[in-house]
Amino acid sequence: MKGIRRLAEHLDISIGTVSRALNGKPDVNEETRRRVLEAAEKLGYVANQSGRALRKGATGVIGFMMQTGREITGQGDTFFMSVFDGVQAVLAPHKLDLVALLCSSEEDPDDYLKRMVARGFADGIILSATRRHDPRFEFLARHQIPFVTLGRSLTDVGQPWIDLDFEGMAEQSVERLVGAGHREIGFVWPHGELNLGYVFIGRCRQALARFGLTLSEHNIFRTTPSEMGGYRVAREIKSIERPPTALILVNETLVTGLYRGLEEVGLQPGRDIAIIGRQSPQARFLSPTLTGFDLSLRDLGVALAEGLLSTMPAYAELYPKAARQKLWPMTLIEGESG
Amino acid sequence: MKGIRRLAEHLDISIGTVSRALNGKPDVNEETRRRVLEAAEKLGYVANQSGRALRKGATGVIGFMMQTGREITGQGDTFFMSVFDGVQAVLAPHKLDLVALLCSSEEDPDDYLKRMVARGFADGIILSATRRHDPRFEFLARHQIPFVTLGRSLTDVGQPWIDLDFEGMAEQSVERLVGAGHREIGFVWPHGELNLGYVFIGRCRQALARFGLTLSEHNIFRTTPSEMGGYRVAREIKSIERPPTALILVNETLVTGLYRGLEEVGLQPGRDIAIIGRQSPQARFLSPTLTGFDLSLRDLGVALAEGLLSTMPAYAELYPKAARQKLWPMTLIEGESG
DNA sequence: ATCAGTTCCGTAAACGTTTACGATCCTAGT
DNA sequence: ACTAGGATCGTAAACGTTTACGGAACTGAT
Repeated sequence: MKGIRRLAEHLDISIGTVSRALNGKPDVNEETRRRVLEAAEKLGYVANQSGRALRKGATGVIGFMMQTGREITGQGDTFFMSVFDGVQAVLAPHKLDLVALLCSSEEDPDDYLKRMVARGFADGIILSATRRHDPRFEFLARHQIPFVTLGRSLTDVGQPWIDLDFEGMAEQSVERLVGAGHREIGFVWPHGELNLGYVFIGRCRQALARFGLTLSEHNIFRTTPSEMGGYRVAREIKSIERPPTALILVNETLVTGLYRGLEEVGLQPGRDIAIIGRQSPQARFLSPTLTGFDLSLRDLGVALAEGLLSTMPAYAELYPKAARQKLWPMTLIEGESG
Repeated sequence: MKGIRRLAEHLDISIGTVSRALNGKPDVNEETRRRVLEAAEKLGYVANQSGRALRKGATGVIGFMMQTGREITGQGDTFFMSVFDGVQAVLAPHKLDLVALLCSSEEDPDDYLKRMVARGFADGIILSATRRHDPRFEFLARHQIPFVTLGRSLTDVGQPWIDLDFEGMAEQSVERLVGAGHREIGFVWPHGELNLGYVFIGRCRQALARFGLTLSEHNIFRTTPSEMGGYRVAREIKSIERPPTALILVNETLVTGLYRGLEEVGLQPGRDIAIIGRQSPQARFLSPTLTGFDLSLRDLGVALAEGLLSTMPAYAELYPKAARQKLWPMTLIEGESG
């Protein structure tokens, strides 16, 4: 005898009452409820996931989809860990659990998501690493799966999203560097298909134009979003004839490799070349200190979770629909590098 | 009409046959099977997770438990991302999916695991961040949940485990440093309760003893497993009267902060103080280059998955039981720091 | 023509839970 | 004493699958 049946037998009441007691339904004697709760605690009973989900049509699980391997999203060491913490802070009171849906680097992310959705694995999905054209958006919308994205896409379907304010970062960076006299500014573009690269470069172009400058192709450095990617950029800079005098990094992981590469070719950040990047736990201890944009990852996680819940019928009234699509502000922390 | 019923109706055959066709059972006409598979593909049918799990008593999910927030394990995202990739390579052929069970920093990890197990969330569990005394081991063993651990514990219950060879690292580091003339060696201990700290320090003590040296308490630097933790160690070293001439870091995340801290107090790794640590994507670009231990994370993931499958009745015969408890070798990569 | 054997398929039970429904008991108002 | 209504609980159906079982149709051998 297992599960709720065991508990019911032990208490000599029906399984229906046990279930009602555990789920906080009104029509159960408070004394009985107390006994049930107590017995459940003592016997370590927890409702079986499958049975409950099958009957209720909801799993109580929120999935955060991410891709394993490396050099895909290019997020730093602890980026997601901090975001998760914020997400969970919001989900916990609703008894929702967060799990990371790990898409293998050998499986197509679109297929993977379809599989997970069709299986009915999660009640809601958080998507990251959004691509410029991302079929996952339409798929989830079509199947009416509540979801929120960390990042935008051209295939926006009106779902809530939060994206780092790369536009603001672009404007502010360009303004700062041009103001400091730089005319040849390099932009590191570490993502082939991710949407953020397009957004960032696009706005940089606009910002430069306002100063009568154009962003020439040879100042765009395409590489991989990893330490090695940054390293390669440094080597490349040394090899070209008219190297930029400043560099903007939209990605946070590149900077350690870049610093090392620059050192090897005899360029010192802040003195020989200006660097503006993104703050991170690692970047904090670079020398010379990095000038870069910082943000609160945990709060971002909180906002993501709230956005998701606002699209879930069961929780929607608790979370106002306002500001469901939001650029997440980043603040420039001045260092010695630019 | 949903699910398998829809598919059956569409094909005008019974749901039983559909299920058998999809699950590769022998007693179904090959032509029928072809039609079923085709229709399933066309209609995008995937078996519902809950229904299937409820009936089969198995979910097809492997859970990798980890704790969110930071400064707990001190492992970065990329550490696990690489391990995951190896795990998935083994699981995929068996149609097992890997998900990360994310334990919030606000929930007790032991309670969390109990909850997930009682829910029947996963068929097998991979544990990391094992503590010196880790109740999760006994709990899983008692409930006969197949599991494998990345890391050991005093509460070993005979389950397969893989742990980094901290003993080898200790021996080799001490030998190298003592051979280079160091007598006052500092050991950074960034984990309060994690087992690896005890293992490492214990073996260091032994290794020192063989040279007639003792590990005095003031040469053990306790801190948090984060960049900031490393930074604090550097400051502390400057402030004490007889600072060590060499430092061994068992953890990989500390080193960037330590480097920066040392620079601020005027100590150069490799010249003023010897450093031996762990290699990582970030460490690779430190300057002076780090002398540290490297390992293949992906292969480690492969071994973990194989260890897990060897304890699962359904797969056990495919994976030999031999070498189920294994110290994972690390190789010293010489740099300039020590 | 009969029968054994094989191939294929439909039926229905089972997995563990939630919940609509109805039954029982009690209280209080008449 | 009778009844209305509330409080509390038991019963059974339902969720979507898988699978044991049995039956039908067919094959080939006698």
